[in-house]
Amino acid sequence: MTRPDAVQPVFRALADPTRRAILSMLATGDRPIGDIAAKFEMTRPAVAKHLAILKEGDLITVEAIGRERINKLNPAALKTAQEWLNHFDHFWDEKLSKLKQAVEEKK
Amino acid sequence: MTRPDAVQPVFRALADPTRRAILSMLATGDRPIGDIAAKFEMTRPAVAKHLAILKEGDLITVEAIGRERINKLNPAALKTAQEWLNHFDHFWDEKLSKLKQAVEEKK
DNA sequence: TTGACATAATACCATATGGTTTCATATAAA
DNA sequence: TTTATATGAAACCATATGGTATTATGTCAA
Repeated sequence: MTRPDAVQPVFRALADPTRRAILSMLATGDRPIGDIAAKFEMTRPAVAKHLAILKEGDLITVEAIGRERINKLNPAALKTAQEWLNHFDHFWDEKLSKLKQAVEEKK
Repeated sequence: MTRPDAVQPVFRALADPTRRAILSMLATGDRPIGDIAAKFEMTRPAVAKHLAILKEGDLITVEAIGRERINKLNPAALKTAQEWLNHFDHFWDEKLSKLKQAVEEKK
């Protein structure tokens, strides 16, 4: 089960296009911040801030190896967002079946 | 197919807890802004701004009936976010199968 | 047609956000 | 033990964001 207060940092992290791009990048392989920053038109500290926000949402984890810090995607945290969105599918299905029911009764 | 540039206004809209609560509220039924504002500890203009951002993400639609403007959930727009998240499931599945394959070959 | 009601629009404010530059620290290599 | 490399940390800045109060507009009802 996903705690409701865990949703906020996840959606907050997903709201920025740079952060979503970082997640996509990490989906293809673990990378240190230097590699990531090289792909974007912004300075390393800017990328570091984005990584910090991704960490707060538990969307990535960091492993220190020597002087490098490898950033890894944590796909489990994405489930938090997926589950929240799935609730609407249920609501929607219910609405449709009620609508269907109403139509049936009119017949 | 979801245009890539359609993702941003959706995730932006989902990033705020008030807006997510409004979506949940609208999932249970269409409502005018007055009804919505009454449920939150903030002024109507504040709620109006949130509704405007939800509209920008196409997450809600508005239908004017007399002097009321009924806000309705548009669940189709949520698919935009769901699909983006689903990409990671695919990446993840691939990674697992490659890992499995590597293990098999070592045996 | 006047009054009440539901909402939109505008102007304004404090803080959060996304970015920068500069400086500090820890590890690897010469 | 220097020197170079990979990163973190701090101070700062412009703009976006989430909120307010106030004013304007359109529609229903007496």
